[in-house]
Amino acid sequence: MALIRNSAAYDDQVIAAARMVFAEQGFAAPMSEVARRAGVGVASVYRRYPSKQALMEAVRIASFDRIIQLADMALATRNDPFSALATFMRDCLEENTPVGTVLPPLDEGHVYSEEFHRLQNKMAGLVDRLVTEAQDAGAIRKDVNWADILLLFKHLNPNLPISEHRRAEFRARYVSIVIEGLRSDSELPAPGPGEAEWRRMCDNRSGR
Amino acid sequence: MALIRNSAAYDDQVIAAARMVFAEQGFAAPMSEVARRAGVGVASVYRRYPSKQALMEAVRIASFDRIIQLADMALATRNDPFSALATFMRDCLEENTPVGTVLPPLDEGHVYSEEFHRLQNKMAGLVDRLVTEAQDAGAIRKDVNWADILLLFKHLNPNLPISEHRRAEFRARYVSIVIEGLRSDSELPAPGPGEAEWRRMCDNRSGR
DNA sequence: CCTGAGCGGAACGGACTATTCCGCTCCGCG
DNA sequence: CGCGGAGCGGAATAGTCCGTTCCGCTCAGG
Repeated sequence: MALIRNSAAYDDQVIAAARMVFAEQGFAAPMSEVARRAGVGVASVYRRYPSKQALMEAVRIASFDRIIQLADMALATRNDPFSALATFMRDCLEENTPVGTVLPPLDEGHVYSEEFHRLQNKMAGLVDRLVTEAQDAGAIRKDVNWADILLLFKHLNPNLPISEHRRAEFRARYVSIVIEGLRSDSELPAPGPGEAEWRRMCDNRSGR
Repeated sequence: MALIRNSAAYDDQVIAAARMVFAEQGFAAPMSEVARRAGVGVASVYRRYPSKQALMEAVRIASFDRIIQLADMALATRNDPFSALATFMRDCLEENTPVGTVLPPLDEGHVYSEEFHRLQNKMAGLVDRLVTEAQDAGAIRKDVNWADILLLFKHLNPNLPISEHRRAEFRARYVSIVIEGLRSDSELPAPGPGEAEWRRMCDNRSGR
């Protein structure tokens, strides 16, 4: 309810709301929902971002930013390269916000900003470092790369309608990874879903 | 183009098309697209399935059927329980059709048929057997269950907008599994995505 | 050559949403 | 203490999209 009136704080509020909404419902979510979540009127969103496309790009940029932050943090823990990577992955997936890679591309005609590409590259570079260092330490298999990691997010993270070329092909890789992961005897962080849990998700009245 | 005229073959054709279309685009895909893919008119789809809901339930049932088939096949290979499970998982994820569990629930009010529940239970039972046997053989970690496997499909498989309660919580489990999978040194089945590949997927003009 | 069952696709009606417009609120200044 | 206008929320607009229905055509069977 606090009126913010012409403040830059509006930006953060709107972007944060947009990240949440888009993460949950995909880019198809209506602007009005973003506005509602941000606690502002639709017009205020438009006042700052001239179109939905613009807002979506801003959200993607914010996501890149966040991933870069997380990668930096993970890299900063100068001990075990494997746990650095693991931490990074866990952190990313824990955010209930779409990390950049997870988002579907914008409309065909859209031209991304400089900023967008700069951050995208920076992000890729950092993830590459995390992966490479873990590989050099002999901690993880050599046949995955940074793009794999980012794509894995896409698969593990939310639920956006993404339908890209050759997805099936890559999926084969990830299934293998998952299957190998099933062999480990390390303990899992949360109790698994029960029958009832699953039924609720599959059958009816899922979480909305 | 072959005219089928009043034949039951229509059913298979329509269901197959619907499975493909819904797998690729989610339940939001228009009926006209299903019809087009099936090579028939919209009216013909409606002639057989009185509403979109009905078609969607039929598709789900067909998916359960298929999963059951695959589980049966995997179970039939009477050797290694681990590779039975692995085979099953690979098989399921290879289908470019939504396996039943992957599909989002139908509209709140929908009442599922007997058939639906019967097959759903049968499927769960089989997957449980696959998992349990692999666990008894000491091949995979004890702290996963059949629901985990089915949920994993949901995450690894296509792209439908699903937004269920507590998904984040379970995701933590799957991230751990994936991370453990990364440690293995077994070879991956396909070459990973390259920079260009990833950029295409993330930036623009993805696969449609 | 009829005839009607069965079919494809155009057309209808409704729902939904990006974007714009407008009257109201409240801050800051005189 | 009163006025002016910047800034805001939400109603209204204009267009798109899709489920479902309707209709005229086709062709197998007699």
